[in-house]
Amino acid sequence: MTNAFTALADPTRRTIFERVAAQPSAVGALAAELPVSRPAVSQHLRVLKDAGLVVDEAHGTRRVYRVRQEGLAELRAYLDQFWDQSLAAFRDLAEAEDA
Amino acid sequence: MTNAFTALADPTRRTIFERVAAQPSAVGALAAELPVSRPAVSQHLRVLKDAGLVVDEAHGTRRVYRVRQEGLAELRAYLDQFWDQSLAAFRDLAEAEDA
DNA sequence: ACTTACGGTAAGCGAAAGCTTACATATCTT
DNA sequence: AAGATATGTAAGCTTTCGCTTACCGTAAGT
Repeated sequence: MTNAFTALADPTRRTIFERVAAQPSAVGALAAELPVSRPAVSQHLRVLKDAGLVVDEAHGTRRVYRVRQEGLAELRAYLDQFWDQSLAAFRDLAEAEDA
Repeated sequence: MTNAFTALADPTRRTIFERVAAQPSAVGALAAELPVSRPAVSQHLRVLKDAGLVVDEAHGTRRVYRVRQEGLAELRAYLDQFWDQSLAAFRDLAEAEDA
């Protein structure tokens, strides 16, 4: 799950993820809209898939990729954890300064 | 803001962020707990700062880093956007399959 | 069956990232 | 004022990353 950050770090890969989020798409369709080759897109999708951010489904000879909601949920939960932590730490700090 | 993903992609840097979230800390204190050198920690903190995920405050000769809540908020908002998008796309797909 | 379309994989190359050591800067202490 | 403490910065090296081209497998159409 923590690998999702690595997956979304690259600009091209993030763009691919955005397109897939806007509309589930096949590899070739994505590559046609991007300034990189089709194999590059394929490799990026593999990284996104390994990170649990997308899933693929065979549709004839095409492979349609779509966002995996659970991946997004896990990522958000991870961030929320730090949100709570940092708020608590800030509160502790304020209390310490009062003393 | 989108650079926050790059900032959190590296494992060492993510650990640093976790420590800072748990408790605002100075550079040396962080480096003492990590398997990398102090300059490395300093460089990582610079990346996190540029990404808007942490802020630093001078405390004497030390520099205390803490989480920047706004950075986390922006990151979560970005993810929520995809959450909504992918749900809508999924709904559209289901409707299309009915037809 | 043969051809065409679509996509994953391997090899290799240039750019970028992360680390270390060495050096520079600023603040606190005595 | 001088030394000590704490941190940022520069240079260089090694590894990783993203890209391309070439190749292979699989499913559909004729």
